[in-house]
Amino acid sequence: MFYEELSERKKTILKAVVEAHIEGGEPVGSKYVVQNGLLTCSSATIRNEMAELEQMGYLEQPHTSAGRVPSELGYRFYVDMLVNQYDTVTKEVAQVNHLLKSKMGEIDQILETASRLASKLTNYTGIAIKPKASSITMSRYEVIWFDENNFVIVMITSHGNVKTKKVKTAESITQESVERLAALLNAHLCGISADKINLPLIVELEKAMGSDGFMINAAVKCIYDVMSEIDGGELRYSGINNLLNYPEYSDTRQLGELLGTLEEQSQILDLVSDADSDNVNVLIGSESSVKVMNNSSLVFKPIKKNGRTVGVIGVLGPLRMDYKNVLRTIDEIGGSVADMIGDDRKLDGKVKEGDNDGGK
Amino acid sequence: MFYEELSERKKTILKAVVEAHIEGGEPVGSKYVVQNGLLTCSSATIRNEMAELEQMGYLEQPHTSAGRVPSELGYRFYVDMLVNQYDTVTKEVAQVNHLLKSKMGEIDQILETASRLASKLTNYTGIAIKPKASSITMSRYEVIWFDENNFVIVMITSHGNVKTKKVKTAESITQESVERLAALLNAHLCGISADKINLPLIVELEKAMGSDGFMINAAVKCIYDVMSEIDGGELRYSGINNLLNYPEYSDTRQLGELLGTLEEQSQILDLVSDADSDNVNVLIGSESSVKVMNNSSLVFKPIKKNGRTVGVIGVLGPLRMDYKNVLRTIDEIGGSVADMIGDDRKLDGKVKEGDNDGGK
DNA sequence: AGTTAGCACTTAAACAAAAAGAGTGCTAAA
DNA sequence: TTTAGCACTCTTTTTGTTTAAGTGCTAACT
Repeated sequence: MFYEELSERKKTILKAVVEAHIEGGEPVGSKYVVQNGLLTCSSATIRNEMAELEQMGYLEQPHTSAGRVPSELGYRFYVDMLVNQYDTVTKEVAQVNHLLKSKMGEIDQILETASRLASKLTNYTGIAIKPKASSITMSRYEVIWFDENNFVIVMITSHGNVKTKKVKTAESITQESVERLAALLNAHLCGISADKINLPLIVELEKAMGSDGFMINAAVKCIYDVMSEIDGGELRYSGINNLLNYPEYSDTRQLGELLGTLEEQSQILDLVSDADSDNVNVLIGSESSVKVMNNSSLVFKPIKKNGRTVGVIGVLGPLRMDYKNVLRTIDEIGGSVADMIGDDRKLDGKVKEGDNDGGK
Repeated sequence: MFYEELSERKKTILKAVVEAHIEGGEPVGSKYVVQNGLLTCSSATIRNEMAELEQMGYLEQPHTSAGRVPSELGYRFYVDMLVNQYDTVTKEVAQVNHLLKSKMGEIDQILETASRLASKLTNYTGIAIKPKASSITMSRYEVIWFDENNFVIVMITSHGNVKTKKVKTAESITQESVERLAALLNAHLCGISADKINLPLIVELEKAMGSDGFMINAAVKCIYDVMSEIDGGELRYSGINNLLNYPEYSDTRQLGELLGTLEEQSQILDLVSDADSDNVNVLIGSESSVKVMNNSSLVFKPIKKNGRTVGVIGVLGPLRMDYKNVLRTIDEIGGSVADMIGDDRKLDGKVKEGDNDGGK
């Protein structure tokens, strides 16, 4: 999208209005803009320009005789302008890295910490998302004898993650039966997706296990569970209380709906699943298909690991969020997180940030 | 605590006031009480009694010429009266069990589902807590060769939970070295708590591993991490948006503080760690040490498994929450959850609800 | 002595009218 | 093309008034 249509002065005015509104939250009038410096003309001129900007759809007027407020298009112009030039002032980066490093752990944990951090640095609501994995398979199984009535299945996924599950059996089991089970699972259940696990297959496996066939049912069910569970996708958020500081959320109805949507998860999950470039994405208000977001914007960045999107971190806030700051912050945090989980090649003899993916 | 001081009529009035206030949310006047049936005297009499109840501290007046509102003591009386007699009308139990069973999985997941359920059934905010485990040890280790630069440690805790962690090494490893590592860990690191793992011990282990000593450092660090991580304690909540329906939270400041406390976690965690009977606990307003709770009540029940508290589920809501309903609901859900995770003896050949404890 | 009816009093909430303020659109002059 | 000025519009704030609810108290009643 190009904005050639806008004269240089209009751009300046629009930018001034957006920033003033972000700052103060209230409609901004012609007088304020001219006082702000930058422009060397009178308020009347500004008024004329603003009237035109309104007609073009960049500004809105809550009512006659109120100042102007940026429309969604206005915000869009603003952030598009920003992304080309936003300055990577790396002053809080130290803090970012410190906080993240001190909390290294499973990927879930990193994402959650990142979300917290995003919230803290921006004063909006931070979100962290583990996207739905389209289709996952197991690349290897290990089975551990736990006690006479329990065994543990260790599954290594095609993405190299490790999942475990304890399985309880009705009849007692032996070390030997456990080994046979492992061999069987490795022989028949590697590399196939959840929907390929059907009854005939199970029956066949049961037969192969002979008198220990009872182990199969439980084991397969549990493998199936894990496969679908990983598929799930998950959304964490933190710092909702931050939103309460912004008057646009003082209407409890709107806030309630937003919170509801957040808890539903699915909608937001779909939202970020759609748009994934490698960069920071900005969804402004009704640009997203989620109704409830009409009053809010979402800034997020996918986290890639070996080219695969393993997570999304971002920030949710009012339409008039401080995009300049937020864009920078999310980009930085995203970078740090990617650094932490992405470098599969950098070996240092230290514990690697767990790929354990631990259940939920 | 005994309430002999209260005449039968005072009790009736108090109960009527509490229930009317819970129902409507507004101060209740003498007239309303008498209209409500139950009492066969005039409003003037009620007024006298209410004045006395106020002096005794059971009721409060927002201002002269408003009706009365229960004080915290008033609520306390009410719930204490309730617990002796609340009727276990088991009508939604079916739903409870159904929902819980359909979502069986790790204990974390069960707790989260339970929290959601609690929220849905009560229309308040549901909470689920995994308490801090005081001191944990490992009872057995298994080590799995992953690839040349990675191995997986499977740890079985003293509580019978399973944790795994993938460890990356600088130098390449063999199947044989992995087996030696397992033997070593089992020989030296079973049954000892995190603080017993010190440098001399590590050095000794390194020596024992010979040329594969580099594996020790990473492995031990990771074991240590898991031990302390489990210790963490965790709080999940759901249905905060429910709170917005209650006028007491329309003051965004109060709501914000409450949300902040919820996200802090530590305070609530301490709170429920303190009081643990086997039954439903009720913390009314400032009875709890958390300042922010002045306006809210917390109803919760510990979940025990083999005598050990493995979780807490509960509900957070306004002072005037519908205790009758909530008490019953939490008791039921608590019971169902306990059934699901508690019966280590009931064998049925099905997958047991995972004890995996999956990391965060 | 306990209960009731009646009434004066208090206070918050609801309503209405008026005043203030902010900002625009438009016209006419520079 | 810009600017100054002014009338107009609409919201917000203020102020005053009314209404309604509910109490406390006194005096009569059982």
